[in-house]
Amino acid sequence: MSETSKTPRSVVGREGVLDVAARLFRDHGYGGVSLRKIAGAAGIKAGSIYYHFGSRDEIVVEILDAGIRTVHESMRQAVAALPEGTGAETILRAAIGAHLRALLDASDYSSANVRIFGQVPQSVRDANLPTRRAYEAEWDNLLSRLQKDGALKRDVDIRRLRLMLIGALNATLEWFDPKRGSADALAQTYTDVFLHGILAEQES
Amino acid sequence: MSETSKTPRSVVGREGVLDVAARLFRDHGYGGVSLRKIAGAAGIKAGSIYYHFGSRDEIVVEILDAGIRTVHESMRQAVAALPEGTGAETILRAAIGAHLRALLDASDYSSANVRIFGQVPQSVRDANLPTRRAYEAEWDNLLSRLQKDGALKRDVDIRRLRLMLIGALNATLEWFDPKRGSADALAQTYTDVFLHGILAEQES
DNA sequence: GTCTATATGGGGATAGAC
DNA sequence: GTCTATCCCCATATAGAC
Repeated sequence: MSETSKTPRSVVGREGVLDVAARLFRDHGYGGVSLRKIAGAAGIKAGSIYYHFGSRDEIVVEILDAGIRTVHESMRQAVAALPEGTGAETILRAAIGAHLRALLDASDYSSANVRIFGQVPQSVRDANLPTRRAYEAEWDNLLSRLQKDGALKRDVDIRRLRLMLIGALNATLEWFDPKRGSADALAQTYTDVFLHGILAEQES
Repeated sequence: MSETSKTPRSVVGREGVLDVAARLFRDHGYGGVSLRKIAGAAGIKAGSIYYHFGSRDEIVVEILDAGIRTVHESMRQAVAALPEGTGAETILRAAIGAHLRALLDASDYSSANVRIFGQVPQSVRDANLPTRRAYEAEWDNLLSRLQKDGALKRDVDIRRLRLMLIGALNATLEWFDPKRGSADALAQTYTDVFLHGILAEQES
């Protein structure tokens, strides 16, 4: 190692600040986290933050972007890993499971995103928009393809379906408790409901 | 009229303050609304608020409670108005429709509740809990009854089903746009998906 | 019931030492 | 790369006049 072995006594550096900030924003919301609190959790002083970032909202935008990218990548890979000719039900199960696991298990960034997006000022929302749009397009492409193949009912608007689906999945963050069941089990239940409904039998 | 005809130049009084506060909280979130802004929108000065309320959070608690009560009452009446022996599908359609209309069309209080509940301090959340629990129990009772009658699949946990359902309905607040379709139409689509799923045909 | 004035505290951000 | 010190603004809340 050409570098001297450094054992950072604090969680310093740009990345460390982002990590603790993501967790704090997820736990306490946009308005509940000050630069002083972020600095305190990272083991530095508030003024030092400005060496790494130009403003508080610059931190927030980076966290929002990283959160979406994490879920997007997770979902994209889960679907891409399936063999050719996989059925619609299996594809949707993979996509929903990946989204939910990334949100509930894997990443402080993705959960922070869902938690605070509705609380941030318009300028921050706008900065996050391109990244969001890309993920939304991924879902729209998937759902359109399945609908064109005849796997999905024809009378559902794709955009509305995507909004309903992602909205429902993200809402689980508010009540999901790992002590009551895994994210995987929840994904199973959710997929069952969305694909087949909750009625016991069909009506004419 | 024994009272002199008063044409309040400002939206004053306890109720007026609550009305404008509910709208502001819905539009800008918990952290985005100060007493000065509430007072400004109501046409009075910030200090005057304390004649009606003991603190900012006291206003918030009242708005949260009123929001739940509105949706609860709307849903309860919609179900109670159905004749004896109504089928499960019609009952659920009425309940979901009532919840969604109250949330999206009718009340600034109910939308404010959904919007800011996740942002308020724990003490405020606790104060709102009993009212929430009562509405949750209303849904659990309805769903349990339908499941016992054999109308719903047996393998779904009622609590989880209720969390998924209400969470999904409330999530529509983030993207619903009346210019793209009525709350009624959205309720139709949502009920269809939840009751029957989105797959075009059953798999063995 | 609403006003003005003010106490008190915390926030984001900047400057310059180390 | 982090510190200390500080500027300036805005927040909640209180006190007392009208």
